[in-house]
Amino acid sequence: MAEPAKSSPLSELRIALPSLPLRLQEVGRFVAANDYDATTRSMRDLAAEAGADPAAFTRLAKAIGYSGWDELRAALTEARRPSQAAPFSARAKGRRHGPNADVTLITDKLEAEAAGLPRISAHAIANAARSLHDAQRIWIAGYRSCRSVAELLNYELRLFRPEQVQIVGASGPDDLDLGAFRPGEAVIVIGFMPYTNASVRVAQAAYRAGATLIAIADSLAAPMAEGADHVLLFEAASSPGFFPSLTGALAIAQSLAAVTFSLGGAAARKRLQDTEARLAAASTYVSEKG
Amino acid sequence: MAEPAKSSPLSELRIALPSLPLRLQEVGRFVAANDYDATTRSMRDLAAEAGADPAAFTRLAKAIGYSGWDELRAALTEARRPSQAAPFSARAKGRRHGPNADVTLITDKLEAEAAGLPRISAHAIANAARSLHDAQRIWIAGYRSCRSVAELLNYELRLFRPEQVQIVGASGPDDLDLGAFRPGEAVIVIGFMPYTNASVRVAQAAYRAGATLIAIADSLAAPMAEGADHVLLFEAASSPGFFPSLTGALAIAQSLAAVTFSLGGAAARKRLQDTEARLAAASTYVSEKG
DNA sequence: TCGGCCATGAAACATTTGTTGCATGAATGG
DNA sequence: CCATTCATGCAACAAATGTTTCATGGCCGA
Repeated sequence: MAEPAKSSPLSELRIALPSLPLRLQEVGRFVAANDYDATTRSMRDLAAEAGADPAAFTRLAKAIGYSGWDELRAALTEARRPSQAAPFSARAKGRRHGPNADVTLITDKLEAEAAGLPRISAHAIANAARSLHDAQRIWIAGYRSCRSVAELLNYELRLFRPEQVQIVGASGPDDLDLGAFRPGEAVIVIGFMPYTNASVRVAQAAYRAGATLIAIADSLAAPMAEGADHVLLFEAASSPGFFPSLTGALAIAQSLAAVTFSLGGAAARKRLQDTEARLAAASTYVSEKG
Repeated sequence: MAEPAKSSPLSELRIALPSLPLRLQEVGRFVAANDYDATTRSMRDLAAEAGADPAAFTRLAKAIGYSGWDELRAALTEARRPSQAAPFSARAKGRRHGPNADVTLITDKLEAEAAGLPRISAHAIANAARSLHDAQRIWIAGYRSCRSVAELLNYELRLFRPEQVQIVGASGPDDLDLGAFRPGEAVIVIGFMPYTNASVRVAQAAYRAGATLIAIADSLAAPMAEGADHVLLFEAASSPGFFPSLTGALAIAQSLAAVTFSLGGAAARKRLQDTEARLAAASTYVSEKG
């Protein structure tokens, strides 16, 4: 008899289900319907909730070809494991060559990035913006590719809070600024894997100084997220391609600036108007010929 | 220090981490980085993999306010429970005013930006990338908020073509570089309304010099698009808020770099590897082992 | 109706789990 | 410099886990 493809333990279970004793069917259906609990809670616990005997779970596992409940649960656990690899990497690898390969690459990239944006937590950004609003001074740090995000944030915030915002290391070696952090100030650190040592140092200095630390990172486990008061997550690896995507980080930065401006109220608006007037007077912009 | 929101056990862990003993920090990071295994495998098992004492896990849990490892794991398990699907639910919910107006602002902004990304023309980017691939030298210009996009592009392109890419004005006043443009070279100008005079001057200089001009702009009528060989459009004003959005421009820049790299083939890959090896040797990055 | 079979629940089992007491060694403060 | 605290690994502990055994009861064929 041909073994059905062992695609997932859940499907094996489903296939074997009809040929099982009545009680084991019950238990089997319970497992299928609560597979998350099956992987996390204990056998006895499940038995109590399912109103069945603990032994039934062991028997169920053996009935569908496992050595015991432990092995079945291990299989379920592995099946449930969050995508360890980027789901797009396969697509990127298998992408066909030819004149349209590049177009496909771009489209995939843009799609993935567009899908990632709504996953950003608006609440976390709003809370972080409140911290920025209260901060007496705002430091911004980002290295290598994240430098671009840091500079945009610096630019936008300085439009309405010019003398309270600055990039770490803007006026000398970074190390000089690290000692300048004070409680009541906010430090924003942007980074993703692989993390630069410099960014981690900034985060640690901010923490030690008692300043409010805001991390814009790709993971809660990021070094600069340790001890951070706010962590704003984006998906750097979500898009296919060779470099991680900064689109999410940039979107966060822009939202952060927008909300902080919004919180600033009339005062912020006035500062922004002043700045614009000054730029116009210096004829920075092309005059509108319409 | 103000008590931050105890949203998830991972956040509590992250916040408490820096104030913990050294060994506890180690296991704490391990838990944060492997939270799925933390919920499914046994404490001793984790200890073996983390190379730590099993007791450290119990102590870690107690150190951050739990009665023991069991309780911490239960919290992690609940936080991971899939039932809370629907990051989109926030979008569907009716928008309230008041303290949550900021959240509304952010979600609207992100939605609009996500919607704008797929409108970018992949073909135009692919064609522009081919021009970049053929160019003997690449100049990049962006001013004010567009400076951040310019620098990202500069950074990514230099990863695999270090001595052929540079920002206009990087080594002196912009005007000096304007005279250096040559046929066979490419000049990328990034800008949106209101357009800065400097960016328009760069575009005009590139045109007069016979260099390939690539404009990343918000409109075909943009001054830097006049005479451009390639115009890559993004929607700067598509999102609500006070500042125009650069997300689209950044996405274009990243795609441009990715495709150019792709066209570079084996040679580009080798250069990138060299660069990465050099960075690793300089221990720029935090070592991966946790 | 009887006898074998199997499903089923309860209890006993060995193992593994999370926890805690203790000794050691390093760091800290007077 | 010593006294003290504290972090840390080891080992023993009690509790909980998954498994197995056993007795029971229902089912079907002879």
